[in-house]
Amino acid sequence: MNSEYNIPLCESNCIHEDVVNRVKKNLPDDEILSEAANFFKVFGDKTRIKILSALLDSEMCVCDIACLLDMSQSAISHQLRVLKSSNLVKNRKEGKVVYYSLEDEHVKAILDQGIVHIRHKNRGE
Amino acid sequence: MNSEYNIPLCESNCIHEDVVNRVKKNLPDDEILSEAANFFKVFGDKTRIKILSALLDSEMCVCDIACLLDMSQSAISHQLRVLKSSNLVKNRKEGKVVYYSLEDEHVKAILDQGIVHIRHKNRGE
DNA sequence: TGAACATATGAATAATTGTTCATATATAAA
DNA sequence: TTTATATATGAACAATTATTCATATGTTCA
Repeated sequence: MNSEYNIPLCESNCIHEDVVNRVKKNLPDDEILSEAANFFKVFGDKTRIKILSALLDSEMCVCDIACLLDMSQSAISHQLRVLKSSNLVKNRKEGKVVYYSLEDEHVKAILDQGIVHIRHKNRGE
Repeated sequence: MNSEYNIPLCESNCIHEDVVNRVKKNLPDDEILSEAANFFKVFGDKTRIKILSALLDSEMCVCDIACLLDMSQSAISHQLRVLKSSNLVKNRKEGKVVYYSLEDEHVKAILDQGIVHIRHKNRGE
């Protein structure tokens, strides 16, 4: 936007400057909000949600998870890496088998909140 | 996977069948988990998180939000549509100005939980 | 040591998603 | 009724992300 001349934004005066300024002051740091978005992004994938839900029940090895979700070992392994780098799961190795389990005690709380929202929304339909 | 012959999954017997079966029984419906993933996906974008955070403070018109986030009116409008169709925001029209505000009383709870997780994670580093 | 197996990973491809651009719609004001 | 302005939207493009495929690593067992 405002590509050519780098005009100050919102040349129009449709703006409620007071509101914008106040909100801007109260808005959390850009950094925090980015991290929050990235955090939720991890939950925003069907495969990962399923993995997390499964691990809520029991620790599982990679092969078990692939079998459970009817997906390739490779796909699961890649997604577990995403979950691990977000500190949502941890793993332990037993021989050649690697068992994954939930790292974070409030994964359940977060998942539940999502489900509550859906129930709430569906009820309203 | 198993593309050519449609072999039953997990031909290998690395599997702990008992675990898989139990977990499968307890796993919420595929439908629910998909909806949950889609719900979290909405929070998984920096722009949308910022919009939600801003609306936590005050209702705002489209133009205000665009100005606040230094983004085009069009981009904001598209994202508001996503938020609206997920029942996270509602709007009211006053003349040609459309004001958006939070629809859902637990948007804040969800955002907070994300931020708590980040703080927790960062503290651990 | 060699064969079998569980998992991990890089690169390529497929799929999805966000932003931009051009333009439409709707309202207000001149 | 013309003009200006706020918002919405379809299509194209850009960017990101998930999965697959081929293969590497590391472990067990013969």
